[in-house]
Amino acid sequence: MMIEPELRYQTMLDTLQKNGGRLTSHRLALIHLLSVSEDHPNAMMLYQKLREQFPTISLATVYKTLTLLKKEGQVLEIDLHTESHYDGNKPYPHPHLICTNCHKIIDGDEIKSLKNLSAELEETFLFEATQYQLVIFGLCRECKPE
Amino acid sequence: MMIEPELRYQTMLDTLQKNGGRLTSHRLALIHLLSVSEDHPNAMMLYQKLREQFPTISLATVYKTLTLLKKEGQVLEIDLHTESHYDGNKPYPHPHLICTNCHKIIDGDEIKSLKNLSAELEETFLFEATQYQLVIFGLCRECKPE
DNA sequence: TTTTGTGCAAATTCTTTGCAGACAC
DNA sequence: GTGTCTGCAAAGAATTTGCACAAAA
Repeated sequence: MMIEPELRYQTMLDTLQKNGGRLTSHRLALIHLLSVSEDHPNAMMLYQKLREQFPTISLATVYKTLTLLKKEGQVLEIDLHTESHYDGNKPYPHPHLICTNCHKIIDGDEIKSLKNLSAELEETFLFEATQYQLVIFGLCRECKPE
Repeated sequence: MMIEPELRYQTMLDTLQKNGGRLTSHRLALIHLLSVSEDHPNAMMLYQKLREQFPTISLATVYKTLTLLKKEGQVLEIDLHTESHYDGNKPYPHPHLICTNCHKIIDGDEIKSLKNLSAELEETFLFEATQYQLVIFGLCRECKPE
């Protein structure tokens, strides 16, 4: 479930502008694409999609813009084994469920089991958690037998 | 806390041999190093350490052996942003706490908050979890102010 | 006009691969 | 002896960087 793509689009744009960034057509398109993407695309997927509308856009520009948006806290980078995927809808840390069969990436916020995690880390390990990355592999409801 | 390095050493060796792998001096040394390493080394760290004793060892051999041990379930690969670290002591999935100040990697098994995770995923998302990767960033007890 | 963004190609970094010679069994 | 392992160098893949040109403000 994606929360208000238009609001995300505006917020990303506003943040970029507020920080003195320029609103080029390529950036507008990438930000828009991020705001409506539910499938956690990687840089190549974004690049290929954008190229349909902007045949001259370069992969480097996609990366540079993603780096900028990450720094502004407007995009979450999901580190997978050899590549990164990006979430522009929920730019805050949250779990992801990855189906090992169909390779879908499902948002797993709302997980109650994690609610107490940072308090427990503080208590048990005296560890002050600021960020986390949780990727869970398995079979999604469509790929699960029966 | 590391659990019985000698046992791990023997188990890794036995598994390798059982699967028809050859016990070369380089492999013995790497497996031994993994069994006594508490600091979750990466391939380069292992390579540099091994080179003190075996100046001719190559990084490729380190990678090839790690790949083999991973396939045999004797080493856990920890995916970090641009590189992998390895755990030969606890080759099963478990959380890691990474200090953003001193870059220490702390084992975080024993976390109670996760005990119910896979049952909850099954219930809430109909997702059948088989594996996970959890990395938590923050400040360790030594680096935390006061 | 001035500063920032862009495309291109080259560079980086981690990891894998191909192959001829070396070694375990 | 035979099949596997090794080192080397080259290849791969994702990402970053340098630079001259282009475009936003």
